[in-house]
Amino acid sequence: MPYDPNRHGPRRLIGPGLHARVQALVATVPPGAVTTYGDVAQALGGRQFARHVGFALAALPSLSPLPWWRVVAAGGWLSLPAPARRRQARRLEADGVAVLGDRVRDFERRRHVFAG
DNA sequence: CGGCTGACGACCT
DNA sequence: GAGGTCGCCAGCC
Repeated sequence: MPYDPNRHGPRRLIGPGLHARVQALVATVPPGAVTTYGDVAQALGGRQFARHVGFALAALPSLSPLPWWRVVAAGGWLSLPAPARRRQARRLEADGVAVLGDRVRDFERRRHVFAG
């Protein structure tokens, strides 16, 4: 049976300004909590935008006040390339979030739930 | 204007 | 378990 992307639900377009909306959402994740690319995408209208959540964060200026380090991959894994991944882990530890290997400890408990 | 290319995730073979 | 397909934004050349 051929793969049918539409079996996962109707296409949903969320309109322009995706990056700005991603950044607005990420800004609401409090210290001590983490979220995932997929969760942010879900809050924007669909998991299919998870990839663009990553793009939006990658586009941040290096001096951005946005807490980009609180966004991790599905399952609580750190998915950044090695050098940046270490910086992310250090930032999380500064938040009081323990990182074991490449994974957030107690991920499910730390997971932030977006309102709405 | 057009092609390229990035911090993803779910499901398929 | 590894690897491919698909969704589809924004900035840069």
